[in-house]
Amino acid sequence: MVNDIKINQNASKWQRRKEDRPEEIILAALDLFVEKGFSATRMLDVASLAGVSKGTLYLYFENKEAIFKAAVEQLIVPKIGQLEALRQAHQGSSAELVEKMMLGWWQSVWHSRLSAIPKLLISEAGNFPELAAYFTKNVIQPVRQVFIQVIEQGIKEREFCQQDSLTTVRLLMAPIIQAAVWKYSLKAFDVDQNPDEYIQQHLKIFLAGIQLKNHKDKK
Amino acid sequence: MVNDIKINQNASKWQRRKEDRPEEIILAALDLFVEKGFSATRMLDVASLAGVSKGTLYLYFENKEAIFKAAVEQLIVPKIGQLEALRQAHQGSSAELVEKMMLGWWQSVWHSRLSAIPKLLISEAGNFPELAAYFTKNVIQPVRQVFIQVIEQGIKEREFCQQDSLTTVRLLMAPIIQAAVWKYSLKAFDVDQNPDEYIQQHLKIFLAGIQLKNHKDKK
DNA sequence: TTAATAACTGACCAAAGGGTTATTAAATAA
DNA sequence: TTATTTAATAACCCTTTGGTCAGTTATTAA
Repeated sequence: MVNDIKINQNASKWQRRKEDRPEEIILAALDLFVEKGFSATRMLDVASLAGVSKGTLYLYFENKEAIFKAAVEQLIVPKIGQLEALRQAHQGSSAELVEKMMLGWWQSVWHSRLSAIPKLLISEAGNFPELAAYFTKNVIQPVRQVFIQVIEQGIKEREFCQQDSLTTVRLLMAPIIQAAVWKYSLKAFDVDQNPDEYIQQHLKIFLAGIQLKNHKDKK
Repeated sequence: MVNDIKINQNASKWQRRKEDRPEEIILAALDLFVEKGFSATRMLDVASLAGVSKGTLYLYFENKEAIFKAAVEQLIVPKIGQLEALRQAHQGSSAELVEKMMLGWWQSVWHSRLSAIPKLLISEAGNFPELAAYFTKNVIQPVRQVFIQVIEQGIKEREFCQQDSLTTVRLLMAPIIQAAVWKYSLKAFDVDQNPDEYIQQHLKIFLAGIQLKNHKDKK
């Protein structure tokens, strides 16, 4: 409690960088959340990785949950607009649009930190219902909505066969979400898999499966 | 610390049921693991739900992890043989067999506790690599192997188009695993979905998508 | 009936970690 | 140069909880 001698020659400490701290904290936290899960991530570790002390975290965020929420808001939500833009700009068949959107999304997400979010959310939803509700409302449902419009457009133009569009979109997304979840959970214990080949084959099967021309000759 | 008077008229306490305790503890623990995840489940809660004191848990299991392992081993592994039996007994098209196997598996798993295992495993794989390795080797891969044989049979008989069978099986399973994961994570926050309709539509799209006759007229 | 055994309990301990706050030092104003 | 403000620190507090163990009671043996 009592320090007779104050030693403080460390120049990198006590740096005041109010502007950059939030971003740095968010990125550090996200890395740890991804690696260890939300509960298992210690605030002390977040602080170390962000290069600050624990107290500093609470200077910028109310608590642990707030950091996660900020991460989602800042890194994910902006991505959603891109999908909708792609949809509106598209000329051509709905199948082509589905393919373009899925591949674009895949590429921008798969190799980034974002691909860890599904596993994270799934693991922690039970303990942090507010977080899960927020994510569902602000990410999952908007993304789904964009794809629903594409599918319904395809149905209207008799390119895809008649079907429940929400279910169809869920089935379209399932393998991709599954792959992302796998990457951060059981992948290390499983046989290897080329993700590009996987998504390609999914699109091939799926699009062939929903196209009207492959169904009209059936009962 | 000092109790002058000992009151103990409670007949249901102090019951000695050495035989039944492990099973009861496992089931109680599994319910809680599913609901809260492994880390967030308190041993005290497990004890309460199992109707014993906390100390009793440590009488039958070395620690928390041992309970988890016992639960997975005891409830899942026995199920695998059924699929292979179904395959060997089958007469008819491969598509019919795929449908029969998927629906059978679905029905026996969806409404039972077993449907919670995927979410549990995914959430805890990072913290319990041994368990994840055990499960991958003894459950996932054997199940996949059965389906791979069905797909390859279909390809050989020119019912399904030529494709990588492992990838195909992964795509076949992804929506079902996804649904099970969803059920125990984000379902509460999401719009409702009839699971039977979901699996039906998946099989319809998927089977139409892999059948040779829907591809031979393409480039 | 009494003694020995073992199933069971619950108070206790120690470690961990989320969050707080008194203090320090950099930036800025006067 | 000096005073004021505020970013940043680190020691601290306090709750939670996995795990232990001395003691209690049902069961079985003698």
